[in-house]
Amino acid sequence: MAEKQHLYLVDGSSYIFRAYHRLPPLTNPEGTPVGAVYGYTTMLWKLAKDLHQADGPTHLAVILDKSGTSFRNELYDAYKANRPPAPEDLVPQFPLIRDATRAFSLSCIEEEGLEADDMIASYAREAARQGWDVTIVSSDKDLMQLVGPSAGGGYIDMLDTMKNQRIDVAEVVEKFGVQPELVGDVLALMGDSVDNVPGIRGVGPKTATKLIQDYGDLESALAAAETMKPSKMRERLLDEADMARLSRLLVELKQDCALPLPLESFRLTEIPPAPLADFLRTHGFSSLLRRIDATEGTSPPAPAATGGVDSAPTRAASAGDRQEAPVMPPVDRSLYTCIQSLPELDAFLARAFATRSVAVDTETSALDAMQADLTGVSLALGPNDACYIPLGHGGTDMFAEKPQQIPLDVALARLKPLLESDTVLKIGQNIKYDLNVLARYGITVFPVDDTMAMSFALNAGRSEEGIGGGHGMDEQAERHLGHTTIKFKDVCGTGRSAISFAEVPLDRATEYAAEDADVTWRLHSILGNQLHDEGGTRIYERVDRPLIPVLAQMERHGIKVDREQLARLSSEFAERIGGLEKEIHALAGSEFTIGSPKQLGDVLFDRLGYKGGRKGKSGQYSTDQSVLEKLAGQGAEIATKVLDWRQLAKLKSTYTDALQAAINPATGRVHTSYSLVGAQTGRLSSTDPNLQNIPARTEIGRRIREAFVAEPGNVLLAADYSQIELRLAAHMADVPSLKDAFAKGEDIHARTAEEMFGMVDRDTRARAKTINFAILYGISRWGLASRLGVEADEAQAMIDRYFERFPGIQRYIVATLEQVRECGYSETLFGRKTWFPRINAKNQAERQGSERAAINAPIQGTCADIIKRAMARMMPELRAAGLGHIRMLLQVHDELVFELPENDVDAARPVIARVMNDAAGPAIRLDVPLGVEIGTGKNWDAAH
DNA sequence: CAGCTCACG
DNA sequence: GACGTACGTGAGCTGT
Repeated sequence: MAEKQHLYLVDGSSYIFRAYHRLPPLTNPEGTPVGAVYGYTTMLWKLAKDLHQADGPTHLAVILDKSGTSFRNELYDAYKANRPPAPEDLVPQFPLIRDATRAFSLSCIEEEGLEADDMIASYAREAARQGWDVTIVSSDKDLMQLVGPSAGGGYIDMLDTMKNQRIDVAEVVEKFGVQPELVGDVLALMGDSVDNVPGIRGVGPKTATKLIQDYGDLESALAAAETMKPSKMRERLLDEADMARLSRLLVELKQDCALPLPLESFRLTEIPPAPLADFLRTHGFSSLLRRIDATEGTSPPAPAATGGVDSAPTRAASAGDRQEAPVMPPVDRSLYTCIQSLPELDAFLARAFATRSVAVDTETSALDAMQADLTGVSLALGPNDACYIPLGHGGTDMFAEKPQQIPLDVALARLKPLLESDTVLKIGQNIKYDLNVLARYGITVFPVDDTMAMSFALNAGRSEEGIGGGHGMDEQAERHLGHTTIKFKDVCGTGRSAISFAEVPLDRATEYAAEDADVTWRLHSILGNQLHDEGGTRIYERVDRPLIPVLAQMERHGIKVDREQLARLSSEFAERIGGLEKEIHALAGSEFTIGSPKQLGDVLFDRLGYKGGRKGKSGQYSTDQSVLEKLAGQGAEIATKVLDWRQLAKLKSTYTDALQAAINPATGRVHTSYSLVGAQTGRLSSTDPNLQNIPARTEIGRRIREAFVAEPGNVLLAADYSQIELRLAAHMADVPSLKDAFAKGEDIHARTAEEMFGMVDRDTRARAKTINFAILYGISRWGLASRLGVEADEAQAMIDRYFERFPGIQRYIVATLEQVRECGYSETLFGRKTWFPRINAKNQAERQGSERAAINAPIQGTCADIIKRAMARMMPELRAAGLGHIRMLLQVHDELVFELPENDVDAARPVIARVMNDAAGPAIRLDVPLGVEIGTGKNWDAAH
C-alpha cells in the first residue's frame, strides 16, 4: 500500500508577525534584528524533524505574502487600508525568512496579486483532492474555513506552532460555534478591523455566531432581519446587508489559483547540512548549529551553554549593558541528573560557585511554606544543566524501602554556603516561598532574583485572566520559551488520589523538579534582557526585589491572635445568628436558607411582595446591602434582621472561625502570605489568610481586631499614612490649592468643600469627601450620583465645578488617558508600568472600565511604591538606631504594624515616622509632605 | 466552578 | 437596546 502523503503548508508571513511579538529581541553578530527569524528557523527545524514520524510531513512548502495589492482591493479599495506599517526592526527580517527557507532547501511560494491564504487554500484543496492529508501551519482564522474532510478523501487540519495546538473541526466549532463551512459567514458579519473587512457595525464574534446559529447562514440571517424585533442590530443588518455581502467575498478564499509548482516538488527529504550550517553560523544561531554538528559527528553535543550567544548567565537587571540575547537549546529532560551521593553533590556545587548564578527550587510536602517539609532541592546552572537532590523521598510507609539519598542534614550543610554566598546569585520563581522553607532549616538565602517579580515588573496587567496573572512559571515557559512544562498534577495527581512529592519515583521527580530549575534559569536570562530593554529595571531593582526578603521575614514573624477571644466571639455570634434566624423565618412565614441570595430574593420580592426588586442578568433578584437598606428604610423589619444576620454570619465564618483555624500549631501565630504580583497596580495582596481585610469600620467588627495582640511585655504599633492617595493626587496632578492645604496641615475635605460649595459644614464636607474619592477612582456622573443620592445632572454639575476649581486634575486625567491609549500602559512616579490592553476596546463598558482603572493606577501604584520603599529601608534604619529587635509584622496598603517591647515605643516612633515620611526620596521630591499617624496598644484595635 | 456578597485600603 | 456605572483586592457560601 502506498504511503499516505501528508503535505504541510507553512503560512510564513503570519508566523513571523506573531513570532516578532512573542519572542525576545535578538540580533545577529552584524547587529541585524533576527528574533522573528530565529523563531521561524526553530519552527522549520521542528517540522522538518518530524519527517518519518507518524502524522509528520512527507511534503512541505512555505507560502509567503508578496507585497502589493490583491484582487480583493479591486472589490473593496479600503481592503487592508488601515494596516499599520510593520515594526522597524521586523522589516529587515522579511528577506531573511526567504534565506532561512532556502537554507533548509525547502520550496517557497509567493505570487503577485494573490495572498498567501489563497495560495494555501488552493494547494490544500488540490492535495486533498488527490487524497493527501494536509496540515496548514498557521493560526489565521480565515484559513479555518478549510478544516475538515475534503472531496477526494484527503483531510485538512491546522497546526498552531506557537500554542503547539492542532486545530481540527472541534476547535473550529469551539471558536466560532459553527461548522468550518460557515466560518466565512460568521467572519462576514463580524468583519475584521485588522484587514479592514467592514462586516456589520456593532456585530462582533458573539453576535455573529448567534445569528448564523439561529438562521443557518449569512443570506438567511440578512433576510430574517425584516422579522426581527426593532433594535439597533436589526437596523444595521438591513442598512449594511451589502457590506456584509461584500465582506463575504473578501473573506472567501480563492481555491483555484494556478499552482506554480507541482505538489510532488514539495517532497521532504533529509535536509542537506551545508547551506543550513552556513545560515545558522551567519546569524549566530549556535545552539541549532551544534545540533547539526552533533548529528554530523563533527563536534560533541553540548548540554550546557559554553560559549557564543548561548552563554552568559546574567545578574538580570543589575547588568549595566544588555547581554547578548540567549539562543537556548530546547529543554531536554534526559540531560538532568539526580544527585544521590556526596561526591556528585560536591562536584555540582563547585561548578555553581564558579558560575556565580544558580536557579533554585525546593520541593516540599505542602503548599504552606510555614509548615512544609523539604522533600528535595533542584538547581540549574544553564540550559539543560540541572540537577535534583532528593532529600525526603520514600513516602509515608516506614517499612517501605527508601531510595538512596544524601542525608538531609549533610546535604543542607553543603548547600548552605552556596545559598548564603554573597557572590552567588540565587534565582527562583516566587523565591519568597523557598526563602521561607529554607529559613526554617537555618539557611538565609541571599542574594536573590525572582522571575515572577521580574515578569510582573514587565507585564503587570498584560495577561489574560488566570491565577498567577500570567506570571506563573508554566505560563511563562509557554510564552517565553515555547515550552510545555510537566505539571505538578501530572506528577502527583489531584484530589483524593493525589500523592505527595515524596512518593514520586526519583526518575520522574528529577524530570519535574530539575525542569523547574532549568526553566527558571532560562526565564531569568530572558526577563533580565527584557527588563533592561523596556525600562523595567528601576522598579524591579529599587522597589520590588529588595522587598522579597523583607516580606519573607514578615510572613515568618506572623502575628499573635488570642484564640480564646476569637472562640468567645464565635459562640456569641452563633447565638445571635440563631436568634435572628428564628425571627427572620417567623417574619417570612417559612424556613429558608438565609445565606442563599436566590431563596432570599424569592422570599422578599415574590412571597412577601416587597417592591424595589431588581434583577441582574442572571435573572435573579439582587439582595445586596444597598437593596436591603432601601427596604429597611421603607420599614421592612425582615430586611434589618437579614442585614444583621449577614454581618454576623460574615464575621463568624470569615474571621472568628477561620482565624482560629489559621493559627500555626508550631508558632501559635497566624502567618499570612503576601503576593508581590497580586494587584495590577503594584499593591501587595494577602492570602491564607487575608490579613488586609480584618474588620475596622464597625463597632462589632473591631472586636475581631482586638483579638490581634502583642506578646506579654510588648505592644503593637500601627503607623498609617494619612490620606496618602489624595496627597499624591495633589502632587501628580499639580493642584496648587490642594498642595497648599496639605502644606498647612488643613482638613483637606473641608478645603475641597470650601472650593466647591463656598462653605463648610457637615454636609458639604461629606459631599466633598465623596467627590475627592470619586476623582481618585475615575469619575462618572452616574457613580457619583448614586453615591451622593442626587440626579446625574447634578452630579455632572459638581464634576464640572470640581474641574473648574482644580483644572490640574482634569489635565492629569486627560494626559494619563492619552498616554495609556498611546503606549498601552500607565506609569507611577517610580516608573512602574501597568498595562491596559482593553483601553481601546470597542465595547463601551469595557473601555470605560479600563479608563477608570488607568486613572487610578498611577496614584494607587505610587502609593504602593512608596510604602514598599519604606518597608525595605525600615529594618536597616531601626537596626542603626539600636532597635533591630523590633518586628515588622503586617502591611495593609497604607499601614505598617510592628510588635515591640513597651519600653522601646518612644525610641521607635520617630524612626518609623521618618522612614515612612521620607520614603519617596531621594528618587522623587514630592511637592506635598506625607503624613504618618502612629498609635500603640496591647491589641491592633487599640493601636489606632 | 461561577455568582453573589462583603470584609479591607 | 440593555446594561451597568468608582479603583484595587480575597474569601466564604450556595447551587449547579
